[in-house]
Amino acid sequence: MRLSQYFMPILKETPKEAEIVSHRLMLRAGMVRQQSAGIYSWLPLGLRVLRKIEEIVREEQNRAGAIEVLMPTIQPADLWRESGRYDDYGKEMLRIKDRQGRDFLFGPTNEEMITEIFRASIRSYKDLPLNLYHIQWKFRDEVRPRFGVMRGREFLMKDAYSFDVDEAGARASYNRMFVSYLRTFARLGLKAIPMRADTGPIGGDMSHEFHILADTGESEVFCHSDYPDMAVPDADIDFRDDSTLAAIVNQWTTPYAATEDMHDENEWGQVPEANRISARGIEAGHIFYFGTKYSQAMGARVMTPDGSETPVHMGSYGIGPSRLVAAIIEAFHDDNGIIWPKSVTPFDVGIINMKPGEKACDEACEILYAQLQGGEGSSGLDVLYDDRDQRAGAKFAGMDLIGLPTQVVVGPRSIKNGEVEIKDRRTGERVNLTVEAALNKLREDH
RNA sequence: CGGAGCGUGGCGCAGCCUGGUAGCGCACCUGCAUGGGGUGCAGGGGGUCGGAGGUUCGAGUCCUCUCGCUCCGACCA
Repeated sequence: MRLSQYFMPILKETPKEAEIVSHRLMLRAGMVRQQSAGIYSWLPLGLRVLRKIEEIVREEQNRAGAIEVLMPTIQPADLWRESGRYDDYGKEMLRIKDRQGRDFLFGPTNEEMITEIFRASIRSYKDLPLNLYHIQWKFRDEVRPRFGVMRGREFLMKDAYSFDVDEAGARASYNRMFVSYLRTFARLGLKAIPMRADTGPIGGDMSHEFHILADTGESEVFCHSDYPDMAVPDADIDFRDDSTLAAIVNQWTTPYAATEDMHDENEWGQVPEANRISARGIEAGHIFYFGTKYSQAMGARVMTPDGSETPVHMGSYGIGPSRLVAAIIEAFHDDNGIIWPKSVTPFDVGIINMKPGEKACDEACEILYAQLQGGEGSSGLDVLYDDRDQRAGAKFAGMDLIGLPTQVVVGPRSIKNGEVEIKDRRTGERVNLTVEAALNKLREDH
């Protein structure tokens, strides 16, 4: 993408409503624009990051055996009357009437609808386990939206729903999602810690919130210092191997980790003082088992091997990609701006042409730009080429602000020797290389 | 929903107390110069001062109502 032809409205000054760093940087980098309290438009740069996160989430859900569907944002109220939640959900649910005066709502979550889909088609334990997910916009009319997309009213959520014939099966499904989440967050460059969470009326030990430690987190969390360095399963993990998954989950749930709600001073006291981490956390994911709560109320039953009929056991598993954009920025930034992990960067490489119009600079840039992107059908890099006729300082500042991990600087001074400069956004290190050597290095690095 | 605060050009703000021609910085446009970390000079365009009503000869400024937004608390991916 040539910056001169792109839409990336970066701001020099910080809009005053933005309080936390991720919100400030997202506005300044032109990633989003607020349209109303807690409601945002995603501008090109922000959308690219959102899509990358979404794709990683999708790949890891698929790897774990979940199957993608897409349910609507608008749901009929009658479904929610069946489960009893139409009245229970309260003002957080945005209620809408259509032209016939029928009641609808903008979905805050999809348990009812997925249960309806399930009961319409599945009759036998032989079709289980089943895990269906979608990535769709949700609306919760929060009392107090804040912190930009971190707590918006409209937000993108991946929500998966598992169906099993009994609790043992549900536990296996739960473990698959647990491990899938470990992998997902690791791929996003984040260290997420699974914390015991409230299971509500079901009880038991099957609910975890995945928290990212950050000063701006909204929750107070307590965990063992072993967590941040624990090894995450590789991509070749076998998601059909229930016992291996159970062992991993066991390993990841043994050290102490709890949010404020579930915090137990007695157990906490048994953690050696040097190993206690008491910090703020951003809730990036939440998984739980809720048994037959909806299947019972909505008549989602299957036949068991012994010929009896039983309500299906369900769990749900949420990750918020839009919130994760902000969470990643909270975790990766410096005074100059964002520093994207390579897996989610909106562009892999930024090329800065120090002096557009000067032949040697233009030529070197065009070669780099074309070669790095590769030809049609090639899996080349995403490249942002700053070809604008603008003072160099502004270009550097802008490129740092938007946080591309690798920048290539092409200027008259070094191109005289046939060289360009490659800069690492994270370390600030710069090396001079010939155009050819630079191409090779960049291809290798990505 | 309780408490606090803010709405003046795209962004950041001053002006309001004490009513009298709507201002500054950034951004934007034109020209010249400049070119290795938010460039200099000169010229220029853009604002129903959130909205409605009122007081007044006259309202950005005073009064009433209203809408929007932000922050702090209780709730949530």
